[in-house]
Parts: sequence; structure tokens; C-alpha cells
Amino acid sequence: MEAIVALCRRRGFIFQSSEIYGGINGFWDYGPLGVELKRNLKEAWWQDVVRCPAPGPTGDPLEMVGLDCTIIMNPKVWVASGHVGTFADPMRKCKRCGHFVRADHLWDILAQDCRWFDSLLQEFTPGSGEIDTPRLMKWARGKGKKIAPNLALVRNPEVTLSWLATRVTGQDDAPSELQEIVRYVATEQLQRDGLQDPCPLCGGELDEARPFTLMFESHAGLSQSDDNKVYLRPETAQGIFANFRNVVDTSRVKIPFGIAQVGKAFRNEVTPRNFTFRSREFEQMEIEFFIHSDEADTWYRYWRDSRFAWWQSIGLAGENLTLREHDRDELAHYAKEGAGTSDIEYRFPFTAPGFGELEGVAHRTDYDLRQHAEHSGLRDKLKYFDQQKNEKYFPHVIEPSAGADRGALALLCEAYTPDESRPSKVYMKFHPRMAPIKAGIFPLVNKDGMPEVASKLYNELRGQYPVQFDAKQNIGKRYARMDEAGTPYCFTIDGQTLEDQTVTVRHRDTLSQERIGIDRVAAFLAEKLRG
RNA sequence: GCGGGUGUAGCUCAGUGGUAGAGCGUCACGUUGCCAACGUGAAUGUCGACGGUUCGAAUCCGUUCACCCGCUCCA
Repeated sequence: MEAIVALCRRRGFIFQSSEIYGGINGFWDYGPLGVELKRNLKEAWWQDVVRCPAPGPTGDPLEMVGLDCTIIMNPKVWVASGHVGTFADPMRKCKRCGHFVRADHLWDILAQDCRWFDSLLQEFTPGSGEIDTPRLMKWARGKGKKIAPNLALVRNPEVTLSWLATRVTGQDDAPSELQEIVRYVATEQLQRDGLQDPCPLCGGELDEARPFTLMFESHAGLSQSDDNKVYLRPETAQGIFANFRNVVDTSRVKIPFGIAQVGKAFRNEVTPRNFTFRSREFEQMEIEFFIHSDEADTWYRYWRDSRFAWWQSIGLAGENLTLREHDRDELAHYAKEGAGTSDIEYRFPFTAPGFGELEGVAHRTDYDLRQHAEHSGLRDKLKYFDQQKNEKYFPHVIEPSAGADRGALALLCEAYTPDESRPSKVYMKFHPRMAPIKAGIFPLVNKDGMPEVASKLYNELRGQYPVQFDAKQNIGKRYARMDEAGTPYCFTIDGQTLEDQTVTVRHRDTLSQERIGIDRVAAFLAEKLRG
């Protein structure tokens, strides 16, 4: 992976944002080659999804329209969607080690996934619940010291155990509840703070539960008050739902139909990691496909399979691409009752042997439209009226939601091909459609009229394709540079060109060469670049 | 947020208290006859940042930032 990051930087695919100031965690810039690659990806998506989508499950053409919404919207959108409120999870921070834990999951985590809690339980006699003070003391000074250094019982065993003793002897019906005993051993100063909850990691005390949102906040207007607080969108989907009625009213679409959007979204991730894979600012390519609930299964399967095929078609054809159906219990709240959710995943070098998500295909039911219908007060006006069926209903939604940056990263990882036999030691095997530069135009040597012919060809081609002209240094060096940029073809003008009007085509992947007429170069490229 | 690692030219790295270096790359000129050839020359550094110790710091100490690995988190 480090080699890929190094090549991205060296050749100008991806730079760290604001690098000259030391960078900023979770933000990345695309360089001259990277912007072409990402643009190719997004344009291919738009072409294949909005302008000319594959036929639907019945063979009929799909109806798709585009949309481009703002990043900042009325904050009520995020209340309706649940991003403000239920998803602003109450989090508690450990005062000792700084660890964050979800308040509502604390006791589950302690019981199921906590080293010191597990170990401490062994010290209680099974069944009886009796408190064995010397035994707990021994635990506190031995094991406990290592795995729960900040637990009150470990820091100050005598005092803590004396509190525990008063609790137990004061009750007739000991054994007492496990949870309460644990809170006692986590509490050092009973009178001042009451019983404490322990940190699953170190045993230290947790502070108050506070809502913790992944959304970036800003203010629309000059004053920085709660009145004008706004959020940077954490997903593009809600802009589509909020405009559902506008699109239906203005574009004559009929169910089933889809609305597509490409755009930036922002999430204040706790830990941005793995190059651009988890960034705080990223770009999504989302479709909300509106259907009647009776057809959810059919459309879900259609989108899952056609989206998978699409990623294959742009070069992620190997075993590194996989389709994973979610288990019921990992589904998002809105998708529990739906036809299913699946991820299209790619085996990135940093996730291997596991996979990382490229695109999620989810049946969101009618959750979002219902939420907006209720919160906006528009209620039934957000329903769709089906003239043929004479039925008014909230459409269900199949949502294929892809990450553009993750897609570009997968393309980079997939293309990266070490090859010790060639001068560059590595080449980027992009699908020609995705390649940032489609062709290099080179005079074999920089004299004898070759540069003039090459330059003429270059000027003809550059109007249609991103191509590069290079006459400097020897031909091998120029080929090597094109290998690292992932340019699939190089056209070289040599002595023979001047005699018979043919050029050599050098193929990136095979290193083989063929001769074609100089007048056929444009047609050659057009054919190779076709979807 | 925790633990471990890294940070010197575009890249790979050397330099362990005393004048900041090498190779590769980049650029210019010459040469060139199909895969980073050769010759000559040139540009390029707040030694990640801030502070401290010292006559003197890339080097020692503290803090901080960024990246990598492992936790945690990822609706």
C-alpha cells in the first residue's frame, strides 16, 4: 500500500490536503492525473446510470434523471432523516484514557467484549455471589493492575472494598445485582459523585453522556448562534428525497424511476484512516430508485447485480471484487423490513485478506419519504399518485450508493502492477476508459521532421482525448513515464512514417507494437475507449 | 482517544553536538534510430512544527502536527 501511496504522490494522482502547512487529517487533494481518473469514473457512472442505463429487469428502458443539490440544507432535513437526534449517539468519554464509548451499549460491551470485566467475574464465586475480599484484593494487585489500571478497585483497593462491604452487609438478600457490584468496584469516592460506570478499556470513570454527531457544523449568517446552525450534508441522499415532489411535478417521470446525484458529503470521522478510504470530505454517487413496494425484491436484485456488473466493466474484474449480502442483524434501522442490503466490496491492500465497501445497495423502504412527509407537514402531498393503478402511496426506494473516492482508490489499487522486467518496475493497468491519459504521441527522435508530424497528430487528437506529446529524451524513458501514468497506448512517429504514413502503436500491457496508418489513429482510439 | 513506529532535496536514504550530503528523478544544451542509454551544466532543503538545554542542535529534552500498524469507532 505504501508503494501505491508513493506512486500517487510522485506522479500526481493524490496529494495530502494543505500539505505545505503540515497537512490535515482526513482530507485529500487530487493532482493532475488523479482528477482525470476520478472524473472518468464519475462521467462513466453518469453516462451508464443517468444518460444511458442498462435495460430494466423486464427489458424496458430505465427512466433516470439527475439532480444536483446543495451541501448545506435546512437543518430540519437532518432532523427528519434522523441524523440529528437518534443518530447523535450519546457517547461517554473516559476521564482517564479518553476512550469514547456509546452510553447505550456500555453494559453490553462490558459483558461481551471487555478483558478486565471478564477476568474480574472469575473472582466471584459462581452462583453464590459472595464477596471474597482477600481474593479481590489479590486480583486488584495482580491481574487487575495490568488490564484495568484505572479501575477504582485497582487504584485504591482498601477504600473501594470497604464501600462494597457496606453495600453487601447492609442488604438482606445478597447476592446483589452484578451490575451494581461492578459499579461499586469502579467507584472511589462514593459520597461526592455517586456510583461510577467503568471504562471498558482501562476501568477509569466515564463522564456524562453527551450527544456525539458525525456531522460538521457551521452557521448560515454572521452570528454564531444556535438559531442559524447548519450542517454539511453527511450524505447526498436526503437532497433527493427533499426534492422528490419537485422532480415528479416537473419531469413527467413515472414509477419506477430513479434520481441520481454526484456530490460531496462530509463526516467527522473519529479516525480517518487508510489513505482516501475513510476521509472526512468525500464524494458520493447515489441513486434513489423509486418503486412500488410490491416490486421491491425484483428491483433490489436488479440493482445489486447491475451495479456489481458495472464495477467489473470499468476494470475491477478480478477476484478482488465481491458482493456481500448483509445479515439481518447488521441492517440499518430503516432497512430491517426490506428486501435486503448488500455491499459491493473490494479487497484493498490495507483490508486484505478482508474487503472494504465500495458501494452499498439498500432497500430503504418508504422510511425517508414518510419522515419528510411528517416533519415537513406536507403529509400525503409527498405521496405518489399512480394513475394507472389509481393508487396513492409512498414509493419504496432502492438505493445504490457508491463512493467516488473509494472507487478511484480501488481503480488505483487494481491498476498497480509491479513488473521487474520493465524500466519503470511498475505500471498502472487502467481500463482504457478510466486512464487519465489515453495516449502518448512521440517522435522517435527529435529531428528529421518527426517532431513536426507528431505535433500535428497531437493537435488533431487533443480536441477529443486527453493525450500527451513528448519529444524529450530517449524513447524508452518516455514509455516508462507513460507506464506509471497508466497510459494504454503510445503512438510513435519514426523514419518509416515519413515514407508510408504509418505509425507504431505501443501497447502498455503487452509491450507489443503494431503499425497503423496515421489517419487511422483517431478511429483506433475511439474503438478502444468504447465502454 | 490509547499503544507502537516513522518524519533530512520530488523519491530512496546517509549524516548521533561543530560548514547539510549521495544516488535516482527533474530542468537546459548536445546526442539519439523502440523501452528510465550517454556527455556537460543547473535548480531544489524553514532537517515536519513550536519551545527548551548549549558558545553551538538535523543530532539531546519537552510539546505538537502528519502519516503507517494494532486497538476503538465507522448510524
